[in-house]
Amino acid sequence: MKKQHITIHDIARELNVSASTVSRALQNHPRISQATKDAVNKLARKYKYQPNVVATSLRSGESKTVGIIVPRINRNFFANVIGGMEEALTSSGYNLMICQTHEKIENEISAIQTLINARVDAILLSVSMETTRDDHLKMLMDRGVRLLFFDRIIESIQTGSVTIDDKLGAYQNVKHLLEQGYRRIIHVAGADHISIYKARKEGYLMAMKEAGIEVSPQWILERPLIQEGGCSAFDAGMSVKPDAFFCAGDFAALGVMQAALKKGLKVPQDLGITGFANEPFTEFIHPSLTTVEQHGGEMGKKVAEMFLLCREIEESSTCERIVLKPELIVRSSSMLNV
Amino acid sequence: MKKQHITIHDIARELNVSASTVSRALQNHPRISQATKDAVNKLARKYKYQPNVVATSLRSGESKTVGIIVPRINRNFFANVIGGMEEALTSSGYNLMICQTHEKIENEISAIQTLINARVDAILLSVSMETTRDDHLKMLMDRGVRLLFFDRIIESIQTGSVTIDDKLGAYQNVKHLLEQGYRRIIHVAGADHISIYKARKEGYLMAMKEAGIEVSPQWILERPLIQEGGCSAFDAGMSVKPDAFFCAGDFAALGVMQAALKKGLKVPQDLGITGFANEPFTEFIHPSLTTVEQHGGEMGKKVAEMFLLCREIEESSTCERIVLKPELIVRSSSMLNV
DNA sequence: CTAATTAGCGCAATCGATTGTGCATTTTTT
DNA sequence: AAAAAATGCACAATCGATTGCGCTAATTAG
Repeated sequence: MKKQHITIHDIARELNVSASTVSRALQNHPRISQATKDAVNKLARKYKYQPNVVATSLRSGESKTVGIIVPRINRNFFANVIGGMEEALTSSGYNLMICQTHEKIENEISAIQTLINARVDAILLSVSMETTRDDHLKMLMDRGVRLLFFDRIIESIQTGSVTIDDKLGAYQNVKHLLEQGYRRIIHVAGADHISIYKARKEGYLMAMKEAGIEVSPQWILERPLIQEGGCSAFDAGMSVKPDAFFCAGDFAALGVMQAALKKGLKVPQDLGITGFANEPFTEFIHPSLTTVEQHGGEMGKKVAEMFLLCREIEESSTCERIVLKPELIVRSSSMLNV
Repeated sequence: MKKQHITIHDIARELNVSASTVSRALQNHPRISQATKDAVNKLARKYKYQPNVVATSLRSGESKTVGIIVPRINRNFFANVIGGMEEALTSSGYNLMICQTHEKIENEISAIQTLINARVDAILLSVSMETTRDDHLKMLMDRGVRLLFFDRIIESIQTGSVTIDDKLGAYQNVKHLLEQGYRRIIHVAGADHISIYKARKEGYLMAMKEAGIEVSPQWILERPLIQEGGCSAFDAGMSVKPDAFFCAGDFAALGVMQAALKKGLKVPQDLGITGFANEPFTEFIHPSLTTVEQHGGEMGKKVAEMFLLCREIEESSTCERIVLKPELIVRSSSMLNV
């Protein structure tokens, strides 16, 4: 009992014209008489004609779909990014096809394959933690699929990207700690091969150097940026008698905080703690967590707009590398002076 | 300099056979000689041939794509649902096309239109807050597009769905409060025309009735389920001297808690508070919030599997209504007796 | 040794929209 | 009035994969 989708052929048959005439009439082609146009449009409205985008895609080679690959969509930041992309893309008639890698390069590769098969017009990618190789990305570029990075980039691939200035964010964060009087600041870092974590470490080092504080290697603890990682970093770090922790991720900061409170330490009096990402919970925990807002929505919008622009120019070399400014959000966990 | 996608015609040309032979060889058709099959497969591997799914979709009428419409993807619950769907669908060769409504029926309608145009094989929908009409959904069914609901359903549409037993969740939640000794329990409710909020209210009423407590209409406060709604409900509710708040959403519970703490009330001693949804922050706030876990991932997986099943049977009437059991998560905000 | 199978493959249509080309009319120009 | 231009539309190819039908050659049966 399915009502079939109606096609230009259905309209053509009913009006005793050819399908090409219908097609041109709908496009307001000058070589079609007004009378025919009117008749076609009337019928199209009557039957609620909607062009079959699959057919259009096949012919044009453009799918009007953009593939998006993120580590996981249930991370607040990425969900915001996707929201921003959607805003920019749907208003230009594009659909989004979203894939998650769960931080596994294997999933990243298969997602890319899937999106290539779906003939997406571009892939917007934030690489997984495991992504150290780049051959699958090179293959993508060779195939002529437009690739743009956001948040996490692979340096060896020459293409447009939108990131935030992680180094600046970390620098501001640590500088704030220093201004509050903290000196012995431990950095709970993420995996060093991920560009963003590397940049955050550099920002930390820059702020410390500027303050004339020597950073012993023991002050930098690379951990998975989750609660357990934070706990572990706290346990390992307390031996050097730190007075603050700057964590490259909010969940790790949460872990540090929970471990510290359990030990009876007062935050921020005995220990200052800051994070990175402005996860929603950071505002609600006690004490609330100082962190860095990354403006995910704006980032998503910017990459999407970059694609819409690059699309015209066809010169992928024109795609630039946009770097957004992060925003330090100061809260209780690091506020000594009121 | 784009390397073009290679097609069966490219392979056919190189082997001096027809495209149909290549197609059949790849499908292991019995009427093709083993020698030809081997040659075709070898070349296909060599060139990493991948069938153009757009062309396949056009011919088969199936897009191998499932449309998903959620209020917003940056809500933890929905992100989990989508995660579950992805798991089930990608392993069966389906892609997901995700749209957000931002709780606006206008966006819901345009999302449906978009997905119809993309010729998705099914639409998995959680309706927006504003969705009280159902004509756009009826239109969808008339068009023969498979529609399945998850979490939020529209009763008037006869189709499969996966929801959780919101009434039971609310009942367990309130019963727990009663067991802790709370009596004058206020319910911060969501919009009554949304099935889930209605069910939660019913669960509340059931538990209260069972305990022999009469619920005055003033005890039920319909509010937007966000922090401000919670604040407002607290202000309005305190006049009836409640000893607990059961909120239909975690953010509203957070609002109540913040307002209560600001007034100097002790939670849970002076006021018990419970929420619904098990948002990530509920575990980390102080005191941690008693709430109800909805198992979003499982829900997503179940709807997806329901689609995969319905797909075979073609009888949409066989699609059932699955109701999952919620899980009460008891935390500090309601724990009087330790 | 002829007739009936069957193996192996090509042709052409199909899915729906688009577009270059061409062919009639009609209109305009000289 | 004859030539040129413009109008209005149809035909057929195209995008890539699939499939019913049919054709040829090889094989088997009778």
